[in-house]
Amino acid sequence: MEIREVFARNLKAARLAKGLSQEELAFRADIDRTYISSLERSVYNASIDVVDRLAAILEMEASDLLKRPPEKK
Amino acid sequence: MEIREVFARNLKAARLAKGLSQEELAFRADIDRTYISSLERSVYNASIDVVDRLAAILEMEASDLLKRPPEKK
DNA sequence: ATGTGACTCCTAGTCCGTA
DNA sequence: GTACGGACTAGGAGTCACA
Repeated sequence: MEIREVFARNLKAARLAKGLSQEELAFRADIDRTYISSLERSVYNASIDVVDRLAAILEMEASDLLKRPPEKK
Repeated sequence: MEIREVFARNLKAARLAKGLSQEELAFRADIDRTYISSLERSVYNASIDVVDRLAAILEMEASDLLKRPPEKK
């Protein structure tokens, strides 16, 4: 599983857990709405500063957004 | 503290802990040698797939390379 | 409120060299 | 073995229109 998929899932999950829309998250992180959409669809390999900015809004560590789900074998 | 500095420190520490040179790490991760050097000097915001590839060689999670050091106030 | 294509712009990332 | 520079290419950053 590619890391950007891991990030995409974690981002979406964290966003929903906060009850935020893509629009609101985008607004608060000062990132374009459609770019958030792209990230959640695993279109890009985000750079670590974008990860960090989003993590800040979601009140978590950048490292948390990259955590892989427990092994599925 | 910028996330790329956090990454730079963690990367260097992990690399030295493994007893690898920048050259060897670069070779194994299939990344340019001079780019590793740049990353350890906080020149760039690496993309998450680079972080992930390096983490794989260093036998750790990508998220571990982005962990901020405990608060210093 | 979100997905997508078609853009432009800029930096991540490569490859050469030298010290 | 590492830092650093210059010149280059690939792909991420960011916007817009439309469904």
